[in-house]
Amino acid sequence: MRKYIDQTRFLIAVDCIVFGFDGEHLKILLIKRGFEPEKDKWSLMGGFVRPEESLDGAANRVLTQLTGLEGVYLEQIQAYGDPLRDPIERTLSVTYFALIDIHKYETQISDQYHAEWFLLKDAPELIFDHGEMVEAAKKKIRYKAALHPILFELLPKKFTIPQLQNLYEDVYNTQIDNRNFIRKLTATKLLIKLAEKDKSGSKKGAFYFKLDKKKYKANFQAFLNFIPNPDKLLTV
Amino acid sequence: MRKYIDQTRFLIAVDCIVFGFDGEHLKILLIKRGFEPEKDKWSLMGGFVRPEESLDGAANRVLTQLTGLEGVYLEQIQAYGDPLRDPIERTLSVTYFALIDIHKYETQISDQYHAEWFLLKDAPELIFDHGEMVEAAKKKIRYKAALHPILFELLPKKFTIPQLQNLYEDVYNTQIDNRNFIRKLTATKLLIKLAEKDKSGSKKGAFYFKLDKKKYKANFQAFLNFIPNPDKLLTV
DNA sequence: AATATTAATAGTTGTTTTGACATTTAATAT
DNA sequence: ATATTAAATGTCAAAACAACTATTAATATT
Repeated sequence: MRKYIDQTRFLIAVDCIVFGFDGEHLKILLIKRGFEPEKDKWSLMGGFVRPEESLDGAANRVLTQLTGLEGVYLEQIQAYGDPLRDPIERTLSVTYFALIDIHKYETQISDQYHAEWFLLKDAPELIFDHGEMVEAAKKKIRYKAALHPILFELLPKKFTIPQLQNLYEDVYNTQIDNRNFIRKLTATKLLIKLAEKDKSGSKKGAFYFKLDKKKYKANFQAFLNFIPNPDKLLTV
Repeated sequence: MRKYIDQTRFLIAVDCIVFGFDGEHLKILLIKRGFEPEKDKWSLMGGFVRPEESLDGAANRVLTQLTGLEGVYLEQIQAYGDPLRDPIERTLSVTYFALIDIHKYETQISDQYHAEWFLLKDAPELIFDHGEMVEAAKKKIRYKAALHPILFELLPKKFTIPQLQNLYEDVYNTQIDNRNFIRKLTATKLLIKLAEKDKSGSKKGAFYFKLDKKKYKANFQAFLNFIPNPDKLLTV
């Protein structure tokens, strides 16, 4: 199957930036690298692409290995191709970010990889260019979440408004007025209020909500600015 | 330099989606493929990544080969990794879009590649998954241009407001009210009015403008929506 | 029974942004 | 002098927005 002659072939890897949310803060899942070089240093979860799998396939495989989860929200970020980025051998890495419900993860076991959740703020130094990759991933979810409702992917099926607001506040490192927040939220019509309350966080308790999946999928597009009515246009 | 054992290596290519603007419509630069398979079919300009160059380096090299231009606006879009996307041999392709001033190009010669500008609307069918790549590139520039002033990269140093408006109208396939357009444009403070006029398009002539480069670079970030004052936040 | 705590709601206000809309002006050709 | 053509300009009302005050709800603590 080698038919293009005189060309060099390279290793191709995928690396996953896995985000979770504990109700208070954004977290990232890291593993202790199990082999040399940089053995026992913290690293993203990754793996080499195999001959018969696509990039998305490889990313999903790696993620399932690490978390036991399937059907996770996963999105390609970009390819890193500096010739020297891996000191052992030139390897192209395609990064993905994953948004998972951290509670689903906790029931899984992955001691095998020495995986650990870190607060995004005080994550340890990472091998190779993984630190740079994480920075790019943070930028990307900020960018995307400002226009699309992806952050719901980090929450459990049932969640409360204060949780959701904490999430937005943590992602954007800001304080949000909760009346204005609720007003905008209501306008999206994406939430369905449940009868049940979460009483763990307060005496009064906060009502649980769930996503209206249909509207979530239908309204995943959003509006933009320079252009009048850009939301109409972007879906074209 | 092969040290990761038992792993498969792959060809890596870059493919460039080159956009230009003729004053009326968005155009795309395509080439006639010079070798089998699919010889003489229309294709994106691409090339294999060499051992010592980065992805960006490869994309720039390919682009310079095709256009003679250097320092062009070039941005990575995404990696395509379907195992069967190239029938000859599995090849990963990393796509880039380029925005060039079509007039700078026209002085160049690239008969060697049988390159040709096509109106985006009636571009021919392309080989492999290149058609899909072009669609993704169109989406990406629409998305990005709604938030960032990248479309200026398509214009010559001196340009007129009607040209600029044509460009936006063509990219978004819409009509824009020209008073509102100018108002928003003025608000960006990105333009500097010149004394000279372009009289080719009308009797009255339209004033030329140029970009305020400093402000262009400084204000490349933009605003978003769900979050109050998101422009402040995104630059953090 | 009073108090403290967090969630939830109502709604006001002033500002900014938006979309819709029609006329005048400048340069040239006739 | 007049006609022609595209460029340039201003106003208004509605909507969206951020900032803010006040109150009610439900419970646990004392």
